[in-house]
Amino acid sequence: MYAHIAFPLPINQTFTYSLPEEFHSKARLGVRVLAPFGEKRELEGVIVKLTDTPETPAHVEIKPILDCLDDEPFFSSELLQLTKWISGYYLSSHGEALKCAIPAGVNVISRRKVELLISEGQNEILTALQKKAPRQTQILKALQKYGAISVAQLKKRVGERSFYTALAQLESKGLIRISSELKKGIKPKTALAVRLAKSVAEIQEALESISPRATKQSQILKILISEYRVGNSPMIASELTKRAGTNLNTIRALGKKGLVTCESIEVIRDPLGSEKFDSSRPLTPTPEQAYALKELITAIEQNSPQVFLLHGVTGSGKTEVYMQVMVEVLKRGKRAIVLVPEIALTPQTVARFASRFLSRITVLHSQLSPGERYDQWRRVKSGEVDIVVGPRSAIFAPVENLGLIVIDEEHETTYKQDEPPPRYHAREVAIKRAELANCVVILGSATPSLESYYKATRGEYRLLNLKTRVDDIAMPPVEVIDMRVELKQKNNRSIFSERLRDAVEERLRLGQQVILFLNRRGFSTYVFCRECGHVERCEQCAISLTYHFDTKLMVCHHCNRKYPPPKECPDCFSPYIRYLGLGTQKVEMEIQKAFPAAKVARMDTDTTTRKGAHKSILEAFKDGEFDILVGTQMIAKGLDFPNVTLVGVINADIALNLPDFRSGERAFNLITQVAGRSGRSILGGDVIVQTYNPDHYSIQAAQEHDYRRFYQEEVALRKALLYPPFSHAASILLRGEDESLVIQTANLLNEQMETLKESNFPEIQIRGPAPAPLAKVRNRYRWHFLLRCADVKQLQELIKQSLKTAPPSVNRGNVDVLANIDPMSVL
DNA sequence: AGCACGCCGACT
DNA sequence: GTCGGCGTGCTC
Repeated sequence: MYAHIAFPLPINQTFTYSLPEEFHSKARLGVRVLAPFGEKRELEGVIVKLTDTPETPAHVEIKPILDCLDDEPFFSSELLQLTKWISGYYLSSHGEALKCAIPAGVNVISRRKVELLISEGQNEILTALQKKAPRQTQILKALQKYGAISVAQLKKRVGERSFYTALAQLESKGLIRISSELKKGIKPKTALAVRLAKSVAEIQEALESISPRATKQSQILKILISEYRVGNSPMIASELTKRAGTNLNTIRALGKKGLVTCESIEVIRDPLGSEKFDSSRPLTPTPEQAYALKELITAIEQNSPQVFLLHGVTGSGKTEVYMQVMVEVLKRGKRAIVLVPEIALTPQTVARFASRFLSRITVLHSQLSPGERYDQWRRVKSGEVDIVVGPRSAIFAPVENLGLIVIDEEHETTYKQDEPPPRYHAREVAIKRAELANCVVILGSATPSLESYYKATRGEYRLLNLKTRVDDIAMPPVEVIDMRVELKQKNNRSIFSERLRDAVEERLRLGQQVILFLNRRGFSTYVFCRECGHVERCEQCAISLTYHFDTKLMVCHHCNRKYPPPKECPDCFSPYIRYLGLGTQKVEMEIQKAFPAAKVARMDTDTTTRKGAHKSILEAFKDGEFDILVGTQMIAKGLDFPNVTLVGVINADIALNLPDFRSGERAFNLITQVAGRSGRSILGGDVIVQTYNPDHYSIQAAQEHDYRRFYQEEVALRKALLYPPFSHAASILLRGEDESLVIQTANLLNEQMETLKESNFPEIQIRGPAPAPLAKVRNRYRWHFLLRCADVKQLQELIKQSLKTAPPSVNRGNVDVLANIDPMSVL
């Protein structure tokens, strides 16, 4: 028997190993194995194929696998197929896709240990080596000092440079030994459990003969008898000793007498903490909800892999629909996965689901330790839970008999994974999984992505509308402040309009709270007219142009076309045409300056990287320790502060003018989200949005809470320029420390792609190479391409073929090449 | 990826 | 001989 193994390497290829007799019964598809790889590596991989013959070219030597890591397949055939699909679609290896479906905490960590082999005459050898090979001496000295340590640790101690060469030389001289040792990942948590060793009658008999001085022993036996259940289920020893007010010795003594038996059992670490939830009752559905429910239940009964888009404003009761559908799913003996954006995995959401489904649910928060994650994974795998709630990675939960997948806030960009490949979108993976499992998908959003809404209008998805809010509260009014007027008529050059300043002061006077949004990302300085709001855009790509101070030119970050900046506004001929790149430091200073008496809290990635900082700032704000909370979009979600009666967006234009074809959609989502969050209490709430583009459809539609209007304007634009959903996009990012090398590689790749395009893929549009909008990140220069094509397969094929010499994300001469299919952002 | 191998110029 | 810095190629 031969096993074909996929390893978590960036090479899309399986490797064939022979299976020693002892593994024949365990080795099945989806089982993880340990295998020798190369000369000194042992890797964990997954069996993706089993054959009777090796099927390899004659010259390759076939090694046996070292170990099977699972007794039962870790991956079901459904998940094997799903990960395979991901690797094909998103251009990763199958192994990488499999790796990202393994929860943190279950990996076997392979480690190599180094030990010194010489004990006598060490110093002589050292002095002899000292002059000739200082590096080797250094390593020996380190080993003398630290004893036997792992290779990785040793490398850290003595530094990386030519480390392995030196180490290999030492080994060949017989001065050191390098051996493999395995360290298992986290194990299930166990506890000592006790049960009666004999029948109750026999124990009662034994109680009589127990020494009257052994009160604790008889007490324990009495507790065990009183707790005796059918099947003689064991009790946790620590609980037992606590109740009897004694310690383990008592139990051991009983064990010696043969009255109780002890064993180690697995205990589950509780992901919901010690909190207890009251079970909540379903609410009576509104007519709209009832209709949606009826449609959904019909589809579930048909086992059809149908996708529904549930479009409902905030407060329209989407969550209630999810939960009631889930009840129907459970009734039919099926299970569900609910994906929520990471930010929504807050105790409130958790509580909401947990209170309805109690013990049949698990929530995979980001705060779970690897051990807890592993426990929950096992609970799911064993069929103990029916509902899994989690972030994008929860789409890989080992749920069998899947009846429903819910994706809440379907438009959220966090569903797209960017950094470790595969760069998958959980929504697309969910739809694929539903196809494999024949189950229903619900995409829920107040502001659906253009892609999803477009598919819904075309009948590919079923559209379900929730137009009214459950409590019938009107959406809060959004006031749009025209910053052009502020400048022209009031000569107000500050970042605050008079209206916003007055409104903030009023709230401060009333002891109420204010949230101010400022979109960070001052990196892109766009050129705009302060009198009429006109923004300079690329003729070809329609994205806003970025002004470069060094060359004094405006550059399109999609196609790299350069334009001289105009002396006056081409629309209104005003000379007040300026470059806008808002320094955020300055904004914060201005806020303090404008409201010196106010206590201002700031929340952004800088202040929240510390673990728990996010929560504590929000809590402090909720407790009234601050008057004004300033932050980026990250505070737009999941806020529910009753004392906040004013939300201000300081400059909506920054979102609107990011050099990205989705900027209009981003701005609309931001304002809508902000508006939906304000005025949730009886105090009411105002939303003030400042902009130089009050006529922009994104802002106007958001002001009117009119998704349809936004959609129609945006979709027309996308159609005219062949952006998604009228095409699939793919970006290729090149990055490296040497910019000329990056550009050189980009040009090389461009030639390769152009040739391929001409011969095989004439429909593909290639934009670039152009400097990426974030042209330099962590000392690495970034250039990118944007490709578009109606047919994704052609995009994938072109990229695969052009990167053949350097596969995706492989370091090629100090330049990383990263391909991203359906990117959410091209910054 | 991670590692070997080979080649080079530089230094001792 | 050794060191360090590359590019190249392979892993069943």
